[in-house]
Amino acid sequence: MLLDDRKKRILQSIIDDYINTAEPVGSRTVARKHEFGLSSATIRNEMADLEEMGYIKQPHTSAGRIPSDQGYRFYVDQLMKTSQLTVEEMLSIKSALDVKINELNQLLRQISVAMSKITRYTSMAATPERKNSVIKNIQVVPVERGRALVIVITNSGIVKNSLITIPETVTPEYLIFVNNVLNEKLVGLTIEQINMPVISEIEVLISPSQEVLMPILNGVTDCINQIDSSEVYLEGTINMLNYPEFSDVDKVKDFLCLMDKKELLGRMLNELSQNNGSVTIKIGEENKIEKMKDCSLVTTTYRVGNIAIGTIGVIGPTRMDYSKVLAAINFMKSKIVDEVEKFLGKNLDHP
Amino acid sequence: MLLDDRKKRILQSIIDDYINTAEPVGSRTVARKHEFGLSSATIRNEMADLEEMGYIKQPHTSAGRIPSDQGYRFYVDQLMKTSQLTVEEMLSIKSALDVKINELNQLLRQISVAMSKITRYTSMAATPERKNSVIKNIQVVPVERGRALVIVITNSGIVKNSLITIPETVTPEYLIFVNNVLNEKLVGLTIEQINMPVISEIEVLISPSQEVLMPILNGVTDCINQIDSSEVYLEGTINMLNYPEFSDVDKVKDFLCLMDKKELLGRMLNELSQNNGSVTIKIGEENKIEKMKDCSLVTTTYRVGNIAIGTIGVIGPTRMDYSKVLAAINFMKSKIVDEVEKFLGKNLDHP
DNA sequence: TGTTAGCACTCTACCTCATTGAGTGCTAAT
DNA sequence: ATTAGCACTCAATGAGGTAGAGTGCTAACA
Repeated sequence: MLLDDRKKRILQSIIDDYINTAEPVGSRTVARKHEFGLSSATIRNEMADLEEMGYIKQPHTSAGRIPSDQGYRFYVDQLMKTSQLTVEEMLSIKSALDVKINELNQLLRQISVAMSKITRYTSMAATPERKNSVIKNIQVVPVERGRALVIVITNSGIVKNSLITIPETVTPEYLIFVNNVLNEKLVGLTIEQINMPVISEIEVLISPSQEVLMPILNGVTDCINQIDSSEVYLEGTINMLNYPEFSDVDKVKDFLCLMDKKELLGRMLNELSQNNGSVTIKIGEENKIEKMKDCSLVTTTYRVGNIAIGTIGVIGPTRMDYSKVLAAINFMKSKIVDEVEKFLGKNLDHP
Repeated sequence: MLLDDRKKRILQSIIDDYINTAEPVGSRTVARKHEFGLSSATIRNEMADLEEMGYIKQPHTSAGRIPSDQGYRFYVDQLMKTSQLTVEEMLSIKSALDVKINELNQLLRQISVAMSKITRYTSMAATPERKNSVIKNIQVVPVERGRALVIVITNSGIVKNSLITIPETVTPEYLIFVNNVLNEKLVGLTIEQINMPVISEIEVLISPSQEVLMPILNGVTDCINQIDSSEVYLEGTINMLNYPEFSDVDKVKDFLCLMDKKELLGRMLNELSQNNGSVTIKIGEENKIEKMKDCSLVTTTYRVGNIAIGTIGVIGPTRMDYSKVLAAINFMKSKIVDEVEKFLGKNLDHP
């Protein structure tokens, strides 16, 4: 049986109502609140059909209906009206991003903060794998006798450093020499392209003093590892405590334990990350993680030009206000471009 | 009335028991579990005295007694036996610290992680105000046409950087000149000592090109602000959910909201920070923050030589295992020295 | 004088039972 | 096809009743 227009409207009423109130919706409520010009009995018949088709269900016999995962799916795909953020919400996002950003990851973190504030759900963000980052500059700087700093800078403006210990006999001039060799050999490579043959080449050029080269190479790999390692930010976990879905301490505990598993979340986000800028919605059981079957997750990956900012996800009860979350995610996209350009300086990566 | 020896032992029994079970302790339990050779009736009389003196109280008439804040205070000051960590716990701390540390703040974070794991309470850590950090080295490194990196390194091994935009006309040689001036004028100063007169002096030396100097000075102040800004780390908040004190969702919400106020926590920790390495215990109402009146906070400030690592605090229900927390905090202190020396390189700050 | 057995008393936690009300499904009339 | 009407179901609420833990007090005892 296909959903005729009336059934669709009734289903939409039920879901809209349930998203607002978190209470099972009865036939009388639907008849009253939304002016179908139909009696509750008629609505009741339609609701029975909708239930049979799997779009809604009853918590128990004498309760109203609540949407099933399938119901939400249909709602999200076909019924939902796109909504607009209020002016205040837009300003809130703008001001949240209006802080000096020293690092690209910090921007992602700010996005996450703003997102949890606007949606009132929990927001998570994962930095992308930076294997495609191109090394733009390497510096080996003497700090004092026996200590030096290795600095690696990438095209996406990431700066990482590593403090190393070198023999006290090394002269600044020698460090400059090493510096030049490193730049000559490594600049322009993605960090994925740095492998043994490349390293060997460098070793040959600086061959005499293994004792100097080792710590420096270690410093470089340390920096590269830092660049490549994915971080996960989490904001607004306590927002969830305001929803009746989490009025039970065990539920809260389960949720918070899940949110504590940063690696798991990071992997999940990276799996869901799309390259085409689209938004992915996973509703309830559609999530792979068992403990998330009462939650929905809306994710998208932000990128500006060829710079990946990261993947952001909003997690809330399945009863979440999908429309608003989508509005927030899309509005955010339009705001990010400015910030990235401000950070990188125009044309840095559009040569 | 002073506490005679028997009263002390009974009080200790009650508190020990309550710390373990979280259940009000009755006279019979005290008589049975701890072999005083006294009947429950006698214990009952003593308990009535202890209650009158304010060390214990009854939740309601037909319940046993639970310690009051005053009771805990007496326990902590006079009754508590010092305990030792188990071998597993010690190993756990060691392995938690056994990760490559790139920054001093990262060590503090690891300490906090280990502390929450061992105590099973919530651990917070605040980085100290670094106003006394001495600038050891400043580098201005060209990255590409029109972009440069300002790097500031302190005696405590903190490295901060700031990416800046400079006129494309600036030559590398000129940057080296600026670099030398900055080092000459700023190295050896604490960040507190950097003020307008010093800045002016630099301005005079590099006077011709304001356009170059401004972004560089901004970069330097940006780094200094990063160094000086206090960060707060929080670990193991979900541990609290395992205690019956937090079986109520509202309590959980209150607690988590409090833990979300990082600035507040940071200020609190810094206020409690002692320079002499002693441990401060704040029990229940002794805490200034209203919402913490059901919690106790144990804090100490770690420093190695003249390097401040930070202030760490363990927060738990007033019924916390004070003895264990103290043992963990003290054991940690002994382990930190190694890590700091490993990080800074021996003698870096003991010239 | 300190200790203890005994007892009446108090109060929470828990169980059971009845009531209420929201909502349903079905049937018969329109 | 729609709807009024009605019997039915079930969670939520609240009232009583009971059990058990623990107390304070008293009187007897060493």
